[in-house]
Amino acid sequence: MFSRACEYGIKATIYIAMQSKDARRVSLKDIASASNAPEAFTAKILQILVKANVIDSVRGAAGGFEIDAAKLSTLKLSQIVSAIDGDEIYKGCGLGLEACSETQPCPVHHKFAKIRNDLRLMLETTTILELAEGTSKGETYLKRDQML
Amino acid sequence: MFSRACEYGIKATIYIAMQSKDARRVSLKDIASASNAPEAFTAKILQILVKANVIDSVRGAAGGFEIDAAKLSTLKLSQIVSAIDGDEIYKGCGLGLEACSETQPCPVHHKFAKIRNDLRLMLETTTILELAEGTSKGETYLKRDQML
DNA sequence: TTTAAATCGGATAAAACTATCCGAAATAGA
DNA sequence: TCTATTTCGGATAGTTTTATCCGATTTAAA
Repeated sequence: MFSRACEYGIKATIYIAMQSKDARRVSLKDIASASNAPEAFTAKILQILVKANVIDSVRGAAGGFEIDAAKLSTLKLSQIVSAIDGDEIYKGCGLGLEACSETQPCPVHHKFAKIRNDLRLMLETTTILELAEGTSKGETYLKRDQML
Repeated sequence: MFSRACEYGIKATIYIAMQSKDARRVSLKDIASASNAPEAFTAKILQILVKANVIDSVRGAAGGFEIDAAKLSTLKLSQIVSAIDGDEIYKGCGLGLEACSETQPCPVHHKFAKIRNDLRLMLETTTILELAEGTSKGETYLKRDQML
């Protein structure tokens, strides 16, 4: 459904949120380890998210990544997805037609309409904070061996 | 949502179905042209669908592709998708976790459950025949300039 | 039997995505 | 000021996906 880059980006942002709500700044190394993702690739994705103003970064010793409180309280899953994968998944035609629309629909247009809209709604209403809290509580997991 | 190969595969199958319900066999060239897809790439995808027994092929002069009546009456969208893209889209974790499950869910597991299930249900109940009939009636379009 | 039309199959190229490496720049703290 | 730590940015591989090319095979019809 999402690119691997987007999956890493979502996991990374959730982990940063988990720490940021307790005012802890985290390093790339911690993020990659906590989300079981390759470090160098994760670094690239974090840069995208910093530029998209989804997360914040501090350079230098004792630097790292964080999400400021104001942002954290409103940050939605959709912001990460569209920063990394774009909004093709919401808005694009199921068969990739350029001109697909209500008045000139592709064969699967109406079949997909509800699903795409549900997906869009879910992404736009789900907050990173609620996902982070679920993981903090031990209800959900960012990687397999978190249980061990 | 789907790979480009899968999009081409769906469009191609719908076009073949449109002709097969009137007992017309169609060539690769016609299929690629009607679905506005690259011919050589479409050929590869048609081979996958033939091997998966989704469509039928006849070699030699006056050959081409078709879907036999029995198959056409039961063929579902899901059969094309799983033949080309596999079933990752139904079964895979939204964050790509190997071990994601009801008892050990990833942070977005429950958020995705309904959407994924709706998608699966839609793909498994939508028939190629109904999509082909919509296009035959001029209600839906396989490519942009079909209107002209 | 020859020819033309068509699918089939393997090889290859091009593009996108995933991943790694390394030096530059910034910064806190000794 | 020096050093260690960290993000930033560009270059570069590796892998998968997308796409093309071309010869082999099959078959209907002349």
